[in-house]
Amino acid sequence: MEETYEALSEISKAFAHPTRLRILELLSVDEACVCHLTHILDKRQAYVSQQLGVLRDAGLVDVRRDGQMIYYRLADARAAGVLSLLKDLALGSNPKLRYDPVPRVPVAGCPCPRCNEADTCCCAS
Amino acid sequence: MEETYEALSEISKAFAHPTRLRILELLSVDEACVCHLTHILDKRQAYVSQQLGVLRDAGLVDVRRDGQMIYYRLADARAAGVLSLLKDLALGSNPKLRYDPVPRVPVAGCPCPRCNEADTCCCAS
DNA sequence: TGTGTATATTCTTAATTATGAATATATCAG
DNA sequence: CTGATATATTCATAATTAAGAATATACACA
Repeated sequence: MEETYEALSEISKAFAHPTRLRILELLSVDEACVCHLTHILDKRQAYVSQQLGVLRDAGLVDVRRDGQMIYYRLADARAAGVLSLLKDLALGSNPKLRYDPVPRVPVAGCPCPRCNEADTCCCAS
Repeated sequence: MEETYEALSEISKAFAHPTRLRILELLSVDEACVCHLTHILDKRQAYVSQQLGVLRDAGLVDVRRDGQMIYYRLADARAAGVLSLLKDLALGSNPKLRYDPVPRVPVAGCPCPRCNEADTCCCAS
């Protein structure tokens, strides 16, 4: 009866980090490769991989490889729900905060196909 | 744009602890005094107070005094929603987990009125 | 096979969090 | 005021987490 709350806290801990929250928010819009996340977050690649590892270990994200790129996506759409409710809670305590929607845009300098091929780019249609 | 996610992670961190999750779950049923929580959780009083302090600092719970007793309750019902979604996520990764509903029952040995006065006790009506 | 690119891991140290012990504060009863 | 009870805080230390640096792995392409 106590260990089940250990499991719950393991998942909660994965949320409890600013960079990981941003990653989850980006992934709730669309799957993304590490290079894409790295460019958007403006962090070192190794650091982003570490945070992705934490999310992976917690079971919050799934991974798929496509050639050289590795794409991450939410393992469960309810993770986006948690994120959304957390934002509501935060806004409740401090209405000055802003959580604007994050569009899926091509990132200059990102080598992934989605940022470079017009037909697969999100801004193509 | 980064500091807002700091605020979000502060709230998330408050969730990221087994005892605090149990407290939040108990409070999502009904407000409770520290002695009630202490008895149910079977922890030392100082420890429960510490965890309540973390929840208080995060703005997740509100406090009211009534005589010697201090009653805690959720500051925002959406905290219960976060908890509920977290449980769904946990069950998604491990269906063997059990999160049974927690009834509000009088606790033997708990000195609070709700555990001792028939008219205010939850099992009276 | 060798080179370049994308991603992951390991190691180390700093920072934070967890938690027990002791103690302080606040209220009530007398 | 005094003692008893409910709750909070402070302090010290153990445990965990954060994050940079260096390096390893895996695939693509020539």
